[in-house]
Amino acid sequence: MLGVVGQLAHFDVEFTTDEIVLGSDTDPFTGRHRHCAGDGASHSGEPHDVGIHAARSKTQDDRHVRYEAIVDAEHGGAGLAARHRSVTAVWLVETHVAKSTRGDRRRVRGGRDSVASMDTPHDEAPRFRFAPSPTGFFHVGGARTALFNWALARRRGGRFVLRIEDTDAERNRDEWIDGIIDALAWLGISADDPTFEGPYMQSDNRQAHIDAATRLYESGHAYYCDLTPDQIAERAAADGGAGYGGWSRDAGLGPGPDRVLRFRVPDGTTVVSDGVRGEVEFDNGVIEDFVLVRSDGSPVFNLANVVDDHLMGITDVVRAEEHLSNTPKQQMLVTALGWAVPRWGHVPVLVNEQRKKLSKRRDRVALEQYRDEGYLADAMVNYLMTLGWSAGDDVEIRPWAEIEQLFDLGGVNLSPAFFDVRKLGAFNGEYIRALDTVAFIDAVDPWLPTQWDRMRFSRIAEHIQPRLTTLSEAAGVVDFLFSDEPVRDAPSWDKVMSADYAAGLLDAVIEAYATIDPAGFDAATTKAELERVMEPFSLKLGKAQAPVRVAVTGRTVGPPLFESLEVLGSEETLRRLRAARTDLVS
RNA sequence: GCCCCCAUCGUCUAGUGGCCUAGGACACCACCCUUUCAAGGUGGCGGCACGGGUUCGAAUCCCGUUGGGGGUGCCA
Repeated sequence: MLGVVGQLAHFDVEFTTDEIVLGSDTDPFTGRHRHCAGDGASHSGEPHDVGIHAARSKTQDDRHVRYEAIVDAEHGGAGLAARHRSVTAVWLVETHVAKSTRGDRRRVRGGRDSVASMDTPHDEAPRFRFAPSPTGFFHVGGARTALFNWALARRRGGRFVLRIEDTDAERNRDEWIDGIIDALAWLGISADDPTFEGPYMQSDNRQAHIDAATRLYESGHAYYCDLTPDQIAERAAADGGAGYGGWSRDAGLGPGPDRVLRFRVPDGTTVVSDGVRGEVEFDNGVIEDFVLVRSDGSPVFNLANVVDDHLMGITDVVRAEEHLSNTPKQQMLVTALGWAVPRWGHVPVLVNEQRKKLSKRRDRVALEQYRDEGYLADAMVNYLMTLGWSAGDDVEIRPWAEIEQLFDLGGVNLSPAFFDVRKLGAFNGEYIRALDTVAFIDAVDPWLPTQWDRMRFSRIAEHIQPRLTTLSEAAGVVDFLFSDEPVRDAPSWDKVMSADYAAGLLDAVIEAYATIDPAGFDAATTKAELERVMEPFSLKLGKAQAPVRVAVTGRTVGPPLFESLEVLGSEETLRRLRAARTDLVS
């Protein structure tokens, strides 16, 4: 049996020592001189004409030699197998993708372009989907999942289908739809892009869900059950605390009031083939006969999900890991319904500092909140993509166009990732600094008080740009340029103005600045004048500027002082200096 | 309880049996630059959870333990 996974495949070849000579120089695949069995060091080399890029011996004993090879898709696994047969009589070729171990997954990673593509029946353009349930805000974890799907859909020339899972409808539909569409658009997932499709509403498919349920009942895959949750709990307790336990399985009940429809879970095992985690095996015996239709006639998530995906022609389901345990149920439903099983891909969840799944109750998870605080969409997107995924190199900050080309499920990590706002902030600062000044001014604008003079702000903009982590901090940094009076920070004042030189220096500065022609009151001049008058004080510029800074801005920290003075102007600067000098006396 | 997944610096990650004395980024510390604070530059601190195997050789493969996460609904 041979399975080729994508363009590149790794697989083991086992053969007996009867067929090759141990220690020989002959490559068993090509007949050329190549590796010695057991010669693990010589695993690099030129591609071979049958498409073997590399082969290396893995283990050996006196009966078997195991080879691992990377094969070119052009020549195909089948061709290779044929070649084997022509060379020797008995070959045992097998893929590694047998169990859900990390190692197995790793071996399929070479197949970056089309994970498991030759094993699946979907030849047409892949259709991905993003299926959020409307909660009133957009979860950052959902954002990442959406981005993953978007990247995949774009690169593989497929579609990104948006479906809103609104089964428990309470709020206003249009409101959710707009919120979700807006959030996606902010991330760069535009409903106007040809890759985008939807939104569809799960609730619109209700009849199809019911029809599927009926089909399942009629075909014997589902049965009615009249037990209430309380009764189940009672029986389970009496029985030793199992679960539902299939009580009504063979009761032969028909439809009726207060009856739920349950899926008859078949015996055996269900193997979920996952593009991120390899193959995951579930023993059906541990899966209860789950409910498909509630006693009020409404379809349940697992059913609705499967039906919707089928209706929408979804070929690839990429979602958070919390759904992995549901997947065998969904796969059984798909199979019972006679539909094609999609390719699954379960990406790890995002967690908080306590390593718990990000929750809206405890954690700051609303994408909108980050947007409102002045995180740039590009920074957020870039950061989100580094959580649980890397391109395999040392680069973290890279444009979306590149990410889109590089992203693949095989590169996704298996463990939960901590959503670290500090690192997000570092990314954001990076992106803010990368903006040209005009773009920066444009970007901060929404965070500036409307009455502020934009011209005035633009004169100081380049100086605050490298100092920001978020755009919302901008106003607080330069507020002294727009207010009548600086807001005096008491600790700053006390610390700086208590210096014995403060009063004398202020006097000297006031005198010097008063003689500067207001038209020539620029950064260079004010700096030069301060440097001149501070000489008798034997101070460094850093010390000498402190009283001036506090007098004019109210604080010890802020944008470069002389540039600030220039923007503030001669008159206002002098007024503030004099006011401070006066207050210093009392 | 049962099922599933996972395990490299504090955090996000690189790592696909020898290129590993384990690399990068964030954070932290120091120094340089400097007009405060940033930014920038240089350097530093810091990790393969543990125990067994397999192998000439293990962060890497196997088993176990421990730890973490997710699921186990007439939620999605």
